[in-house]
This record gives sequence, structure tokens and C-alpha cells, in this order.
Amino acid sequence: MNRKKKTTITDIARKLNTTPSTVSRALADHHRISDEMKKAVWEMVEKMNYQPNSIASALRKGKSNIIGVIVPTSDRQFFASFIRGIEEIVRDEGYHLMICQSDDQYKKEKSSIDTLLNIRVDGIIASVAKETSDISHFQKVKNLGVPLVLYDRVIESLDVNMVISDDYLGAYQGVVHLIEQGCRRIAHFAGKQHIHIYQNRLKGYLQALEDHNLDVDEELIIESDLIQNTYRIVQTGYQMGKKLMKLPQPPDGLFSSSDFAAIGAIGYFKESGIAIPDEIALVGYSNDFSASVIEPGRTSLDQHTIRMGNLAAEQFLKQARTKPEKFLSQKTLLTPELIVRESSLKKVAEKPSP
Amino acid sequence: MNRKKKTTITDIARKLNTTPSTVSRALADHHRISDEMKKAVWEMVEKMNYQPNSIASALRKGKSNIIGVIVPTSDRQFFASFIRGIEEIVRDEGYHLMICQSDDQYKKEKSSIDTLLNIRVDGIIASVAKETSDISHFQKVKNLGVPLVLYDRVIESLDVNMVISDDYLGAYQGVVHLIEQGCRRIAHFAGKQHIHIYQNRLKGYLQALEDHNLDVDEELIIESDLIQNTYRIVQTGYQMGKKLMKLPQPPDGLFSSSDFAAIGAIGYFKESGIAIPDEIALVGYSNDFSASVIEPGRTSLDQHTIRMGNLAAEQFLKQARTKPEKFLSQKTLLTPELIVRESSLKKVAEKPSP
DNA sequence: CATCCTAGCGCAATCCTTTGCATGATATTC
DNA sequence: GAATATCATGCAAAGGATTGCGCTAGGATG
Repeated sequence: MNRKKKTTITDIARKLNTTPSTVSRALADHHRISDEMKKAVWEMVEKMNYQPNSIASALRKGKSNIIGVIVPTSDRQFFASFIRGIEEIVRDEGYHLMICQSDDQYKKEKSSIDTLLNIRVDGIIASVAKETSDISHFQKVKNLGVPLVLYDRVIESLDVNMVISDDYLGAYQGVVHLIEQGCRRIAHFAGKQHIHIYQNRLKGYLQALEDHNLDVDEELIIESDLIQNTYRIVQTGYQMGKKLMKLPQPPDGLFSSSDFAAIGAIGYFKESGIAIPDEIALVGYSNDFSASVIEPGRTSLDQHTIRMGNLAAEQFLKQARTKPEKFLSQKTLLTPELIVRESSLKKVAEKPSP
Repeated sequence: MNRKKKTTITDIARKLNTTPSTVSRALADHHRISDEMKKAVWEMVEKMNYQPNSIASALRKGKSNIIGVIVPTSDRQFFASFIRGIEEIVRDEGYHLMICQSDDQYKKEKSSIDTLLNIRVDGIIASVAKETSDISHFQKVKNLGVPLVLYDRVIESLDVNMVISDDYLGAYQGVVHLIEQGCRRIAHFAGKQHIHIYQNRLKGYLQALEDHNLDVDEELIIESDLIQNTYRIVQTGYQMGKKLMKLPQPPDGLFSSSDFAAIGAIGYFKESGIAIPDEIALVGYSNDFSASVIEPGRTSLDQHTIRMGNLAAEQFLKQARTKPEKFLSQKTLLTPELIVRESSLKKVAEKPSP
């Protein structure tokens, strides 16, 4: 309809018989501008319904007030709350978020970074796609001096800010819990080992066994792709659960690196009349919403994703305020919290030993 | 570290002994530029690692290639796949998404719109916050001539593009299905009635009953806030389920406007030994992921959210390509699909096949 | 041979804000 | 009362890409 020309500070200046510079300074609350002038400007701003053109501002200042966030996929609760965590922190600082999905594809990740760089974002917060092995695009961000924070799936070799969940410790806690519940043959659904988080979870699992003098049985460790369509992971979990229970010596405990694989396994156990947790106790990972509503309630590791977002945002802010030459990268480890539910709570464990 | 100055087209022009205009046109593949020149420019672009400054471009062209998307909250699968649906379409057109969360608060919604307008987005795709009653901010977008597409929770009175799910029909289908399964006293978990989608679902419910000569019992219709923290909705569902079954004449069917409320109710039914679907058959809404993994599998209405995103994006593109004076708003209704699972499939109701 | 056309490119203005420096007017100091 | 400080504002140049218009050289046309 009436695609009006938007009012600019020049328009305002004209009306007030002054110059754009003064208006600009008045709006920025510059100390060298008189209170009357400021008042007059603000009145005119209201009257003419002025909306600052942040594009022009960004061009001049060389800063867009936008933070680029790259998520592998926003389908997971994890990323949704992580983003929320970032927003909580940066909103008051006047930053806004531009969210890109890499869909775990290297190509999309690279092109997202290019786009973000093109619009001159003030920083990038990213989790690395599962496909990615060439990291030159991240290197480029760093070389350009654009603040970069990696989270969750990171590249250890890159000297940048990182905020990650302590997957090793999480896994360790989960497995120790199973051991304390009386499990002696604990299986593990592992993720692809070129991804750090899954590597660390496996390590935590192994360490927990070792610390309790339990043997490691390779048969009980099943590796699969835990980063893909949720429904497929559930199916895979079902199959893996089946495979485990068909073993000559089936396990009595299961630590799954994915909540969704755990769901699949639970599905199989229930279907086959295998009692949870009595015949097999189970711990998942991520504390997905479903953990509390699927029976039996699923013990899982909460990663405090909102807090993770908070921290990532804070690291960004810190770096943005630091001169590049003074900057030191920082790695924050968040401890996951074991949320115990019925899937791992053996009633027998309450009995005093005879 | 080495925060290099980025190369500009002026730099390239200098190297090639030409002018920025020529470089600009060469990059845009302008027909008045010779092929040799284009080639030379592209080579130099590679060599000097030129990255276009989209800020400057946006300022000059008055177009940012960014679409603003406002979601009430990204915690729900709904919005995640909706966003994916938009991206699928606009990615190839060179558009990018800026996602803002209103958290269902009027204030945040209004401020998000202001921000988006400030960065001169090329269009806005939004779902209205549950709190919103004053719609002047949307009116403003429209008056400014910025393409606006409303989805899911829309404002019917506004003459803008809309893409919505046919909630009336969805509810109707769900309830008819319950009737066909033999239910005669069907309860309904309704959402707050000032929100269109819940109003329409209630209407669909009522119409289905009427069309099958079933009486409406006010006691069986419970209204509650279905837009809030997921865990709370589940709890509310539990309580409402309990309330229903304590009735002198409890229902034999339940149509819930929310999948999560349905989960809560299922929780209560299972706990109390009420058989699903035999004593009470149940249909939810949204076909959330959990529908397929919580037992019993939950019959629900799939809203085809990715497709909804596709359509919203297409409507935006169409409007963006149309002159404002030629533009006619369009309302697209998507038919939800009933996904039948065990929660409503009474064994007795063996279907007579043709 | 004069005129017209066209391909290929340059000039300079434009988009709107921001900001270093200059200016003029008071106010303060010695 | 002259010199300096302070205040409030103006001037003009960025910032990088785009674009209408103008210019030139060469070929085509009559």
C-alpha cells in the first residue's frame, strides 16, 4: 500500500534546524549535547516515527550487533534451549541472533559461515557438523578476528573459546550409578568415535568399569550413528537392544549415549517382557523431555543446556570486549547431572546385605 | 590476531586498473561487461579473497536478503520443522533467516518486530503470541509495505497472507474417528478460547458430535492453558484426566487439543488401571515425536509443519515479487492428517472392508 | 564521408549514520 | 581584560556497494 519512505535522522535534523550529526549524538546520549536538544530530538523522533536504520549504522560502525549461531539441527530440544540460553544473556546488550542450521552437512556449515561473515556478524557460536573434518572455515573466522565460540561438538585442536559438557564425567557418573545398583555386565551404545563427545563418553564408561574391577566385554559395546533422524535412532536402539539380549551372556545394565537409542531399546525390552530395571537397568543421555513421560521413567544425564547457552554467550561477550592481542581462549567444562528415575533404580538395591 | 582489513571492490578495481562500478557489475554478471573483464575480476576476487560486504549492499539496495521469523518458542518440534520448511524454499533464493522468540509475550513480540524492521528485513513470517491483543505492530509492518505472512496462530482481522492448519477439520476428523471406534461420551481438553486455533478445535469437536447425534455434556469439556511449559501441561493433563474419570458418568473417549495434555492424561489412566483404548480411547493433537514412542502409541493429528513452512515461504516470495498495489492477500488452509495408533484403536472395531 | 549505434566502461551521486576535527559562543581564570 | 577552558553544535569525510547517465572508440549504415 503506502510504502512510505522511512524517516532518517536527516529529516529530523531539517525539522529542527540542526544537522544529522547532532541528531545522531542526541540519540546516542552524547554528553556534549544539551538536554534541551536531546529532548527536542526525542520528541521529533516520536512525532515522525523515526526508526533507526541499523544497516547504515552497521556499515559505519563496522559492527552489526548480530551474533551468528550455527546449530546442526534445531529439531532437538538441546539446541532450542541452548539458543534460549544465549538469548537470555545477549538480549540486554543489544545483540540479536541469526540462526543457521547446518543439518550436520559440511557444505551447509561452510556456506553458513560465509553468509555470517558477509553480513559482518559480531561473532559466531557454533557446534560442528558431524561430517566436518576440514576446519579451514573455522580457522578463517578466527584469523579474521571474529569472536568464535564452539560448543558441544567442538574441535579440540583449534585455539578458540569452547563450552562443552563433561561427557567423560557424565558417562562415568552414569555407569558408576549402574554399578552401584548392582549391575555387573554393563553394555554401552556408543556413537561414532570420530566425534569427541562420543569418544569421551566411551572413555568414561571404560574408566568406570576399570575403577570397579569389572571386565570390559567388547561384545557389549555397540557403535552406531547417533546423529540422524530421531525416528531412525529409536529404531536402531531397538535393534541394538535385541542384539544385546540375544547374546549368550546378556547384559544386566545399559548405558546409552543417546536418549533416543535408549527409547528404542526400552521398546524392545518391554515387548519381550524383559523387566526394567530388574533384568536390565538403563541410563540414557541428554535428559530429553521424553525421559520423564515414557515408562519406565528413564535415568539420564542432564546437560544443563540453557546454562551452556549462557556460558557461550558470556564467553562471546568477554572476547568481544577484549582486544584481539590480549585475548586468551578459554574452555569451560560443564558437569552433567545424573537424574535418577525408575529405569535404573533396582528395588533389590535397598536390601541390606545378608 | 591479524584482524586484517577486508578487501573491497575498490581494492580489486585498483589492482585491475578499473573502477568499483565495473567490478560491481562484473560480479553481478552485467551484460555490458566484457567476458575478459569478468574473468579478470573473478580471478582477482579469488586471489585477494574478496568477501562481499552485504551490509553495504543492503544499505544501497534497501534490501537485506533476510527474512525475519517470529516463533512463540522454539522448544516445540512444531516450530523447528516449520523453520526447516521455510529454509528449504528460500535458501536457493539467497535469503537467510533471522529467528526471534517472543516467548508468547506481547512485549517481546513487539520489540522483535521493531528489531527486524530496523535491520530492514525483506519480510516477516510470524505466529502471534498468546498474550497479544493489540495488533498495531503488525499493522505497522503491513503499512510499511514489508511482506508479512502469519502462520498457525494468526489474526483473522488482518488483511495479510496466512497459512494455517485447518484446526476445525482436524478436530472434526479426530472426534469422528473416536465415534467410529464406538465412543459415545467424548471429552475434550480445550485450550484458551481467545486463541483461534483452540476455538476452531472446539468447534470441530462440537460439530462432530452434533453430526452424529451425540449430546454435548459441558462437564466433559475442560478448558486450560495449553501454551506453557511442557512439563506443566503434562501435569495439567494428568489432573484433568483424573477429574474426568471421577465424574459420575466418566467419558469413554477423549479428544485433547494438546499432545502433552494427552500424555498427562495417559499417565493417570495407566496409573489407575484404566484401560486404553477399551475404557477410554484417546486422540491428541500435533503428532509430537513422543506419540510414537509412548505406550500406548497415541493417535494424533499431524499438522505437516514442514509443508506449512514451505507454504509460508512461498507466500512470502510471491508477495516480495509483486508490486504492493497489485498484491492480494491469500489464506492457505492445510488439512491435518489423522495418524491412528493404539490409543484409539479398539479391538472390537474391526473394520468391515469392501 | 557523415551519421547512428552499440559495446564497454568511468563518473559521481546515493543509501544513512557516525565521528574526528573545527568553530563560535560563553564561562572561567589570573 | 586578555587568555584559556568548556560547551554545544556544525562540517565533511568516511564506510562499501550500486546505478543512472555520460563518454569514447569502433563498427555498421546509408
